[in-house]
Amino acid sequence: MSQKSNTLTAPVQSVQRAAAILRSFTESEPELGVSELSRRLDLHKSTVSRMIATLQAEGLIDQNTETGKYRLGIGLVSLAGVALGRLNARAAAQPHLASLVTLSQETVNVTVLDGKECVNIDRAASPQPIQYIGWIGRRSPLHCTASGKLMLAHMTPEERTAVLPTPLKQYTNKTVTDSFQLTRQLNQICQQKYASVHEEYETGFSSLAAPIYNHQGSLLATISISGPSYRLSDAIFQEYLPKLLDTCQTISAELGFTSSANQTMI
Amino acid sequence: MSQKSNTLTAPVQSVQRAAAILRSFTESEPELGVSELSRRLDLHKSTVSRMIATLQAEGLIDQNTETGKYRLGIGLVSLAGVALGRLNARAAAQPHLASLVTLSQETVNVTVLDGKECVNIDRAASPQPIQYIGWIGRRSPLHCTASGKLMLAHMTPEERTAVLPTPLKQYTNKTVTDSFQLTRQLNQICQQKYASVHEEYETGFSSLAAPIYNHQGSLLATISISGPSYRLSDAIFQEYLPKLLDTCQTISAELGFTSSANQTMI
DNA sequence: AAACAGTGTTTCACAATACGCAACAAAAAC
DNA sequence: GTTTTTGTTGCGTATTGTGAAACACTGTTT
Repeated sequence: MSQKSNTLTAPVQSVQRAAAILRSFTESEPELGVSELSRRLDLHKSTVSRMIATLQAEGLIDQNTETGKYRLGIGLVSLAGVALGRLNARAAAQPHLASLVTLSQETVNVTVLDGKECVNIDRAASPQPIQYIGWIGRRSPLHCTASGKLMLAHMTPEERTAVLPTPLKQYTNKTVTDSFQLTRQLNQICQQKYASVHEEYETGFSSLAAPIYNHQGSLLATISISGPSYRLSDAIFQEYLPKLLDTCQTISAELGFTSSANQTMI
Repeated sequence: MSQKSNTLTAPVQSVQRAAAILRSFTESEPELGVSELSRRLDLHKSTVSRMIATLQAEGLIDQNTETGKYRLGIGLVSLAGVALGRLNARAAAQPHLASLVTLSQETVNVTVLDGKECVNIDRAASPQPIQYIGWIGRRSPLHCTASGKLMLAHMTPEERTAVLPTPLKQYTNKTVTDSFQLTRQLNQICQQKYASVHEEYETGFSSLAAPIYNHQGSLLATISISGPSYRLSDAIFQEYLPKLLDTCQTISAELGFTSSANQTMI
């Protein structure tokens, strides 16, 4: 759980830089040139050029032959496949996603905690036209999403302060930025064992999340139902909730979680 | 040392090694320790340890708290999400996959060429129990799969020899290992604009693949229908073929491919 | 045309950086 | 209990990666 005292050792600079280069490519800017990267990361062109040549040879970056710019390579997809393969929460959840979509007609996401964010590791898309929320690998903040709040609710106060930014970033006018108010909400989420959020991250979008536990009773992942707020009132959430909780319990049971085991929700 | 290798630009050794470490983790061995990696890659423990610490700090590797071993991190999933996002073939194909599953009741994969292999970039799973073929990111050889042969068929002879191994590796007793016979097959595939393979890669599995072209008429991706051979005879393939070809044409059209454009199949 | 402002790649001398060694804790095997 | 294997850390060395500048190239401007 808690990280051991690390990074006192000298990290490998070139690898850090290579990772920084990879992370520079985003959904909104999927293609970048050497000079552009050099400027952003404050590295010399020559350094970036060599680095990119290496990453390209390794298949982690490739070049758009039309524009000459660079972009992330398919090699990363293969690595991600391995990374996802070891997540048994994903495998266990997969077969149950479709029925949740059928029930709600909304997009269903499976999410895990990674560092200070939550990350989608699987999804089943809504059949409705307005539905584009989250792709696999997309990261979201913890303090203003249903999945994130559910994860926070399972943490100790120390862990919470370690992962939460100060101040809490305001994404919409409904985002909770007061830490005391957030704590109150988390306490409530502890008791009800699910979380719902309306428009705290993106205006017009709501979601409802429930927990998946492993055999030790610790939180492995969450499943959330997300969609446009006008379709997802609290009343509707109450309608979906039993099925969602039931599904999550089934999955947890498949992973060896026995509800008799003392679940430590702080 | 003093010799300047004129082959290519000097690569960054640490980054090469980091990539090698990442690539050491596979589906069959998703967790490895420092000493194990050290032995395989012929690097000193200390080097691997520092490297892993760095990769861990960057989120590309994380540690199983139970076993103490290391495994690929979720950060890779996020990078892969970006890598996949730029593949418009994937986005264009996605909405059409479900109907192909409905028709065939088999698993449908979208595949692109990367280096000397083809890689799955999307899939829709068969509802049937026996169906587990390929996950996103899985790599397959070119000379004994339907998608791979289709890609080879679109290459010049020079390109083919560049990507094909010598000798052609034999996976099953049906694998074509004679390069002349393979060339004959590829010529035929050129004409018919699709490829089918029975048990050349894995015994008991067959697949049928058709091409997706971009606006320039070059091959972007393939869509394949795959499943157990006892369900997938050539006769059945002929039944699925019109719909598959039609789907691929529709997707190609969405990507700006006009069938009037001279398609250069070698 | 020539001059210019962008690219990205390459050369080369320097020293910072990553490395190998070895000693270290710490757990696992015997 | 000992022995073996593990992963992390300090340190001196020189291998390795780096920055500055020059290079080649493309497209735009005068």
